Amino acid sequence: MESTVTLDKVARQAGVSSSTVSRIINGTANVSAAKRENVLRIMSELNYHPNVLARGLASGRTMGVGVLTQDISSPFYGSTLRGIEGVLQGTGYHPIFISGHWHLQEELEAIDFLLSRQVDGVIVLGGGVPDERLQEVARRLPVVVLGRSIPGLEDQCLRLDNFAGAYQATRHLVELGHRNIAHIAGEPSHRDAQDRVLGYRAALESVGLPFDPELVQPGDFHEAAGFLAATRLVESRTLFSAVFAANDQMAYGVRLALHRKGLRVPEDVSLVGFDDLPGSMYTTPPLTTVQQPVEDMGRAAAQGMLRLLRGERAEVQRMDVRLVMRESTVRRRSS
Amino acid sequence: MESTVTLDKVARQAGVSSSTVSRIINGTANVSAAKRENVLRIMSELNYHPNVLARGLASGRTMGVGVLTQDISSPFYGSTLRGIEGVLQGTGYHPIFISGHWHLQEELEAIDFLLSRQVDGVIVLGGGVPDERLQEVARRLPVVVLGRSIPGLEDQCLRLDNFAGAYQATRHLVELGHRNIAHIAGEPSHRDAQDRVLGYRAALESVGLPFDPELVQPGDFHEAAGFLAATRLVESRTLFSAVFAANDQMAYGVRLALHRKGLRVPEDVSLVGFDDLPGSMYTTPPLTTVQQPVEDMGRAAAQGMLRLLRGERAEVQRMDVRLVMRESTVRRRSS
DNA sequence: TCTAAATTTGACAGCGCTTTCTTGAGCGTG
DNA sequence: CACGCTCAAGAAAGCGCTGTCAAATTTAGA
Repeated sequence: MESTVTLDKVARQAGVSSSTVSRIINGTANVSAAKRENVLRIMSELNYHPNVLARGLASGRTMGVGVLTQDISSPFYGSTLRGIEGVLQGTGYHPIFISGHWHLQEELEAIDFLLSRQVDGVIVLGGGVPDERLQEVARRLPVVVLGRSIPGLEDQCLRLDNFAGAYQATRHLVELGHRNIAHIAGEPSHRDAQDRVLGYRAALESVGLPFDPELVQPGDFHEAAGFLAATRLVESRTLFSAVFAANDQMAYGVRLALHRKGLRVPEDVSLVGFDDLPGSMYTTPPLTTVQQPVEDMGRAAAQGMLRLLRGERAEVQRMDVRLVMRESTVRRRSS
Repeated sequence: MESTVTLDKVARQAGVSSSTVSRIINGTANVSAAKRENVLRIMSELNYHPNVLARGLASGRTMGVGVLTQDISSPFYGSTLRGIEGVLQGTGYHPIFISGHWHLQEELEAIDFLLSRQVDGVIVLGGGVPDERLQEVARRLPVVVLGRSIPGLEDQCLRLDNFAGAYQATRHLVELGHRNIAHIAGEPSHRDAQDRVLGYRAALESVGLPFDPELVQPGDFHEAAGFLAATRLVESRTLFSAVFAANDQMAYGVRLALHRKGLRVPEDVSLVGFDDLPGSMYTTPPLTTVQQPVEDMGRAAAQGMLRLLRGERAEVQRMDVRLVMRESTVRRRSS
């Protein structure tokens, strides 16, 4: 264990006071050029690195932005985190990631953890932390929320138009001539999932097609659920020529189940997902899906956070989704 | 901004000294039951949360474990991070993730960042930080390294048998009767990629098959590279009936390229990947691949770290890989 | 050349907590 | 009942840094 180099040590070496060194590091005030150069030299000679804890304790700012994600290893959140990381890079602020695993208790603890770590701001990615708690937190420090809309914090919430996305996806299938369109729903407790069902339903009704509960299968956003749902659908002999899955991961599962049952995509069944995961461009066939600008969302959130940290308004706007047509959907065979 | 609740405030409220409160929180010494109860009550009444910075500054321990990953959004590292998270959960230690993006400069800065944040230990996932730097860091605090072997720190390095994995994958293809087996290599600068080429080559030679440089295509571990490589292979009219891709992501790209060229997997071409990403079970067809126990590796690394933090030896052992046979490989048609 | 104003620099008090050292009870013993 | 001992509890000194305030120095003005 090498003895740590402190600011005082640097100051003593340079023959100046520690305040002066601090001022040089932070650019808080003018320091004569000669002294500055000398101190900088000594700092690098000694390989000095400021102690972030001490700095945070003394100044009240830690330059850390807490990011509460649900699952650090999910392909979906991954890109968003990357976007946040990218924007924060070089601003002096650093993200501190922590996951809640879609588990309320964990999420609440995660928030406490971030607060006790004295982060300067918090970005919350979805999840189930009660609105009240977030409002409380927002009273203490800058907060940006993704995928939810918190009363009183609308300006700091980045929502995605799930309804419109689902509507577009379903409309697309309708326009290709499909009449029996199944939907694999997402985790029922997620607002996103609910909105997607609504969009699906609205699209059907917009063209006078009936909403058939038989065609809507429950799911939970994971591959296995898509697989199971599609299997059930086929085995129950329900008639369908297209499937709209509430996310890409479930669409992958659907794809495999259909393959197992000897049904081809898109020749026999058209398939649409939601999310446009990085891998969806490389599935066979490449998946038609609703693109969420996930990385952009991360970027937008981080930019909003930076604005808040500067004392400005967050001004994050609603992000639009768009349908990416690839090769998993075709016009319904007129058979 | 609500005024923060400090330990002193709790102490004053409870009519005891701050030392006593500290002792109660940390269990550092005996405190009369009556006082303890009272203080605990007040703590929860006031909703007190210790300031981690102050604590770290005073005690020298921050209960943070730095995790240097390369890409927080990569499906591969994701599971490993999850494993680390899982083990640390409940131990009082918390992971602090930071990514180096396969970029030396960023990696070095990331290490400095972690050190300046006074983490109690560092887990390094691959990457290119020079051995010397890691040795230096290891002199100051506990270090565990994944996917590399650092001289002098062997006991704290978790290596994967890439060679054996590639060997098994290739052998499997050979045993299915394939003679012209292409290999899509990974990023040439990665040790892992090099070892996989070596394993591939060794397997060929073990059965007297020639190593044909034409059959080895360069890649970089991303889907697009696999796509391009396979396209080149087909268009150059090189003869091959099987492909071993250095990772699953590239295998996905290969799969799509073959599909585009009208070649079926596995009927026309057998395909093997490496990594067993979560999605590989759900590709069509499900991918035969070399399974890395990625989450286990994360767990093992974290456990080793905990041991080091307790002053014991890390004792992380080499992890084994195994071939998972699924449906992308079949016996070569005798045509 | 002398004084007032502007500017650089240093001393020092915290930030919220831990930890060592000390004090002061409470207790058993002869 | 005086003695020493144990152990709970408080006082106080930092941890490494920032930021305020005052002193020292320089600069400008007359």
